[in-house]
Amino acid sequence: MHTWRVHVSADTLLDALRSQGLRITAPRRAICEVLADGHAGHLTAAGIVAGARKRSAAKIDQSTVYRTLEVLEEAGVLNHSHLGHGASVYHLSDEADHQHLVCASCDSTTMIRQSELAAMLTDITERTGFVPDPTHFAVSGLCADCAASAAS
Amino acid sequence: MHTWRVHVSADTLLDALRSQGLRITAPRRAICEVLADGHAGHLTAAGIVAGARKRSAAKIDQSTVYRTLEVLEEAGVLNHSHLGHGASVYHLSDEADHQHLVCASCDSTTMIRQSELAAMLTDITERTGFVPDPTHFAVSGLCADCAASAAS
DNA sequence: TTTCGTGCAAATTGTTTGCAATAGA
DNA sequence: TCTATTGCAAACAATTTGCACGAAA
Repeated sequence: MHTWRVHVSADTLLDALRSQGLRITAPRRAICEVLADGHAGHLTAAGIVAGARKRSAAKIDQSTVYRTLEVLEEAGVLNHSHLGHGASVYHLSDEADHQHLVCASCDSTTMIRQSELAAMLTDITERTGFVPDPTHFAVSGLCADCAASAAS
Repeated sequence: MHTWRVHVSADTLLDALRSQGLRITAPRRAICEVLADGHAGHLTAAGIVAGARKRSAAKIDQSTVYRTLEVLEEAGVLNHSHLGHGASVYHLSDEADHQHLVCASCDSTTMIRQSELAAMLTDITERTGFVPDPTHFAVSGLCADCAASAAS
């Protein structure tokens, strides 16, 4: 039996805000729709601003987007990762169980399931007591292709 | 028999520049001295600017520091890591064989030898072909103390 | 009707760049 | 000499903040 990832809807995200006693507004609705959109993948703040503006007649400022992303993170339904020197990327907590592998050479991003890193995580904790959250930062390195060309 | 880490001197760094056909200047000398200083640890660009200015009569601009750090990285004697939202930290390649574990709660930094992560690195490469450079990014999480208080 | 949330503009932080003047090799 | 390197100032990118107005609950 397969387990299907339940697609988080905008309403689920809005409910998370409601349950914190926060208000539902047009900008927040648009932002949650962008995040819930399956095609979203890894969105930057700028991309979310653009998407939200496209989806709503209301004027939506980037500061509003950043503030909304912040409350969504506090509500526990959103995370962001640092992939490199540039902007952070945001993804639903639901989709956050992977580590980003960013190629230092070609900038491509590979993903690896967090569960596949379980051994490493346990290892770090055993040695140091530190409990890692590996999704928050990318791992830099060379992707398979670039590693191959570097070897030649 | 123990192996002692040979302390890299400013001259070693300057030699790396010389060997690239680059010129030795007062600012570069001061910057290399700051980097070679054992107390340096993990320096930010701002810290290096401050240290270099203290050590040299010459006016040293931050742009010069950034440019010098860049050539030192190109020369292979320096690396930088992203520890979080803030500034990057720089360390000699010599001292770069560790991964930073940054606590999301108290911001403390734990270090782990790269060699102790060998299993994880091999694992990632076997699964994906991706060859990680784990020193470039921090791992976020909770340090032992914060993990303990979070559990209670 | 009262806070909460917003748009706007400006400030911040970290880093990079254009350029004319300067100083290594 | 002759070009690499510099200081300066300004540009830049990502994000944050102060504030008075407007709108959810």
